Amino acid sequence: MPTKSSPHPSTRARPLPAARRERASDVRTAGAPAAVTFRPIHTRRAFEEICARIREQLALGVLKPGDKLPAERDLAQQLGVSRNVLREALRSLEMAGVLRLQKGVKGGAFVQAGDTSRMNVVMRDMLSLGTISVRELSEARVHVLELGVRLACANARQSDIEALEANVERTDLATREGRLLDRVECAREFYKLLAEASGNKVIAMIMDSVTEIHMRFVYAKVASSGVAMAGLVERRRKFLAALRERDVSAATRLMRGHLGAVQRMLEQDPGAMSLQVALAEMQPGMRP
Amino acid sequence: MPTKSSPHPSTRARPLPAARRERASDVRTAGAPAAVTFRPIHTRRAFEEICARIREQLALGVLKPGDKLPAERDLAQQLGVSRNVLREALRSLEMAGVLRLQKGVKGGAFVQAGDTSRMNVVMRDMLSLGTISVRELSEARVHVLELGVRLACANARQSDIEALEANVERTDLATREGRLLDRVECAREFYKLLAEASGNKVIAMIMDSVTEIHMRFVYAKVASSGVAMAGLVERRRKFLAALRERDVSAATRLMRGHLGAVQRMLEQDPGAMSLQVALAEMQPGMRP
DNA sequence: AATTATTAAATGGATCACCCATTCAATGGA
DNA sequence: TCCATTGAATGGGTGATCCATTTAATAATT
Repeated sequence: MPTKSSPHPSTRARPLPAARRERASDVRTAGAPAAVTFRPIHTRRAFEEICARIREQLALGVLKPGDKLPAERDLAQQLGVSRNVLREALRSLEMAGVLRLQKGVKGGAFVQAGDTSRMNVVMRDMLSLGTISVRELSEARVHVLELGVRLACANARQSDIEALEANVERTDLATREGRLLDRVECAREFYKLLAEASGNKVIAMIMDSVTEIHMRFVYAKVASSGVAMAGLVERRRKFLAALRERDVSAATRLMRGHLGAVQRMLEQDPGAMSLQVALAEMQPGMRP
Repeated sequence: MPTKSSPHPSTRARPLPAARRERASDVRTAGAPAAVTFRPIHTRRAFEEICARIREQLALGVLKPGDKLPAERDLAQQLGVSRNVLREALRSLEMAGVLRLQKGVKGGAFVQAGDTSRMNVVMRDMLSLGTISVRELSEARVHVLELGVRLACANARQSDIEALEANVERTDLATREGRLLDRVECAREFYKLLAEASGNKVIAMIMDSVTEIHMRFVYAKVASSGVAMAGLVERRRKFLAALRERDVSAATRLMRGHLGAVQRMLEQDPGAMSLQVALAEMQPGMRP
């Protein structure tokens, strides 16, 4: 007998793994060697199961943004798992932007309103891991923004256009005062507002995800070289005029021209910046 | 004195939290009340710090797909954190598709090649949380696929087209043999192949993410009603002919028409299916 | 009575010390 | 040569314990 009070009887309650293989108990006949198809699945672990269950409750609408999950100690007991493994699941969901964990009495795990910036994280990871290339991302950006411009011409509300105009004014001010980095921040906001003007949050999310990293590069380029696009504000004004007139072809043409010019600026003297460094600095929520 | 051997001296080594507030130690002057700007940051927790550091190593190229991280016990010691909290971080990164954890000797945490399907998960979460609507997703899908078709016409290689033709043959066979659900699977594969034919992995990833959930609906619809699109194979053949001829306008027109027809099929008798159920069943890797 | 400290409880954050199951290389015998 | 056994490394998981933060209830003070 061990010295401790044998805290791990193998027969302890563990309801979770019992429900693992709902999908695996399929048509497989008695003696047949499972034909050609092998299930590529790895044994499902407790924390995956927990994540899946919570996501299921979200999908079913049982859990909605603002709702609070039971306290860790209670929920762990309900699920028949240790608090540690429950936390692994909760943390994963927090990283995924689904939950927010808050300390203190009246704290707990709260369901969050969907954070559209999670897609940016995915895009960043794909770039870090070399699954996609900068070239592909830039090319995709041109196409996605062109689509965004078309939709904005069709759907932009008056308030969207006014927000864009206000942004261009800020850009103008930053330009005249020589605040180059603020100007980059304005540009970032410009694309964000343009995405909203598309009138479709899915498209907006996609536009943001292909723009965020790009703006990082621009920021790094401007910060290191001190140079910046000439005539930016004028081009923005022209573009906004086309948008206001719902002139798709003019707006598209102007946007395409601008993106090309930015691209050329980025590509000259490429040694001055590094994908690696720009990506590595992008970890937290970037600058506010 | 507590009964145990006081295992938690407050002075224990904990190097991580010491480096927390790199950003907070900013220009704040002595007596001034921090002006207007409040840092919106919540105190960074150990597991976030660990995730950020590993992602940083990925971004810098120090860690590449296939690389193995130190064993949990070693890495925890290196970072000065407990094994549990390290695991919270590793699990989060595994959920994000960045790592794969493997048991056994010679096991460990391996950096994965980027998993483009992570974007699908984000899209699903956004839908579950009500951040985006089915209507927005459907609309976005039409636009994104139109873009995909344009790119496929421009970039599809011979092998892409052949893969699509083989897919249509399988679809034809499934249709003639009355295997409706297999036919849906073929359709899923069709869009996957079309995405690849676009020649841009970013665009392909986006196309997949807006298509996956949609195909779930189609699957549920077909499974519950037993009806399916008439003339699907013929339309696919026409589309492929246009793609082969690089006829953008014809291909676009055919795709748009098809998407509209599918949409009408889905919308008739809407009571037969439920967003909630379709989403909830989508948890694992879907059917192989 | 109003205000301000104080206290106590609930909760997430983190640690430690285990134990189990799996995997695979090394070992050794048939 | 081949196959079974063994054992160490590793991730998977548990439970007990303590810390830090937050909030509400309570007590003390003005």
